Amino acid sequence: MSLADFKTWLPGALQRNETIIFGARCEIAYSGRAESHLHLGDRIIIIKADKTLLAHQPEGNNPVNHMREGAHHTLEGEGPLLLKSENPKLKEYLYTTITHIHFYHGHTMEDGQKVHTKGTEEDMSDMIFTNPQLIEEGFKPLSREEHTQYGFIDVFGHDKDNILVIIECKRQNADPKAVEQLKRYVEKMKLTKGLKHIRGILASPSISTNAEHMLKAYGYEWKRIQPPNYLEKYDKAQQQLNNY
Amino acid sequence: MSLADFKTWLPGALQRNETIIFGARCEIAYSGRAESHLHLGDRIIIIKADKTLLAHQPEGNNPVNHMREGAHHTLEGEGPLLLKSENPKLKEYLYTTITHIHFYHGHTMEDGQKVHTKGTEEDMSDMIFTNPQLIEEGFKPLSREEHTQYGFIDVFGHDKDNILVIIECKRQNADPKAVEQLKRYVEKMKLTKGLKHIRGILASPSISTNAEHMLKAYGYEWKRIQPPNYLEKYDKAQQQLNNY
DNA sequence: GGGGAGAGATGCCGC
DNA sequence: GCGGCATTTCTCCCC
Repeated sequence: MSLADFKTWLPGALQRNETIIFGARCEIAYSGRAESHLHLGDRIIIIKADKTLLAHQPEGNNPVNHMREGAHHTLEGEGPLLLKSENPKLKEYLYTTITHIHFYHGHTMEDGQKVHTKGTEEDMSDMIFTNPQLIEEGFKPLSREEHTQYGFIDVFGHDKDNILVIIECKRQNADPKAVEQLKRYVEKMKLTKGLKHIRGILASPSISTNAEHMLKAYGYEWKRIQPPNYLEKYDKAQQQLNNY
Repeated sequence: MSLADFKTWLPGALQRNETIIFGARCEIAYSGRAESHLHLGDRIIIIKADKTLLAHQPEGNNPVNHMREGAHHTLEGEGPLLLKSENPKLKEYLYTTITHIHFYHGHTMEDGQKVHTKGTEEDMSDMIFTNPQLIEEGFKPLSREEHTQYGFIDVFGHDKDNILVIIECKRQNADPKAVEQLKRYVEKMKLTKGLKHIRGILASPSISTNAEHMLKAYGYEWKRIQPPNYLEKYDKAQQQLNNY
């Protein structure tokens, strides 16, 4: 597979909005939010139907460079090829100097599916809203995941003594930032409603040491809640982890 | 390209630690830190030399699923193929049910290069440390990017009147979270050192409206600092953006 | 080497 | 376009 073949082929594939993949020995320079440079090596480059570009090294999770949807790709030169990927709107520019093409492939792909994820923070607040006794007996939720004038609050409602309760959910270990977040909501709602007593509850499967200290210092509470729909095996591991 | 061909080919390519790429119509289920399911559609799947797996849809920046380095991949079945990708150590499991193979390719790739990036938050604190007059005349930095007992503080030092100064850097627009972060450091250091006056300074190219209000309410200051090494054109855009 | 904790970066969603 | 929040995160430090 020669550089010349590739140069002849690419423009058509781009125009047909194919999903394009090629392996190349190349050098990559990027300018935009930051600047980066990567010396010569073998990489995989993907250009998707929406003109997203991804450059991957042969190891590691993350792309070493990427351009977002809507970039414009052009090929110049003969000796080494220069692939210019430009997104003037985002002020991003990626220049790939290609010395060898290992393989290339284009295919029209169809995929209208969206991934459905379970066990998210949203699922947690849904679960609490539907099963308020998970928090405590007598808890009556009023609102869930709403942009109130006090901010975006996961769940809030009244306890059995009609005291206002604000709940912040975290699907993993709760850290000091979560406590700050809870505090911000409680303080703001106290101020706005002119109330002295509002209970703040942090709901999560576990909590970090510092977060627990802060929580106590502020006079808030913690309630252990497992995010719903976890795998059987994952649940068990979590339960063992948290049985202290 | 038949499923049978692919089934015969894949194990060898995996064993040779090739970088493997194929296009497939498939269904994907993931369990691990969360759970997800994706119905039948066309995707690109990459398995790297280190056994990282990436599954990409024909549009969008991000992989719809991924497995980290060291996963174990096996292929089962005939009709639809089942690709099992398992990482028991991380308790992650990905099952890909493949009904069609559009193309496949494997290649041994060499790339020892590392990307070099400029314009990060660390570069900013370096710059301030080296050029303290960027903050103000007479500022004397003491420490840079240290995990102090008060947390991870970007820069701290004394002003010309020998008042302690804590600086938090953000390479982009500073938001309310940045203010909370600064506040946490200042409050904690006040408490520990028994000091009444510590100045808190937020250094960033710009600041959000809410963050600025919070900053004033807390009695802290903002200093406009451009992260170093940005592109000429990017700098200009930022300056125009911030000239109000 | 594994686990925990804090901070950062990016994407998404709603206004 | 901006603000606000979540995350299959990252990294470092500690045991």
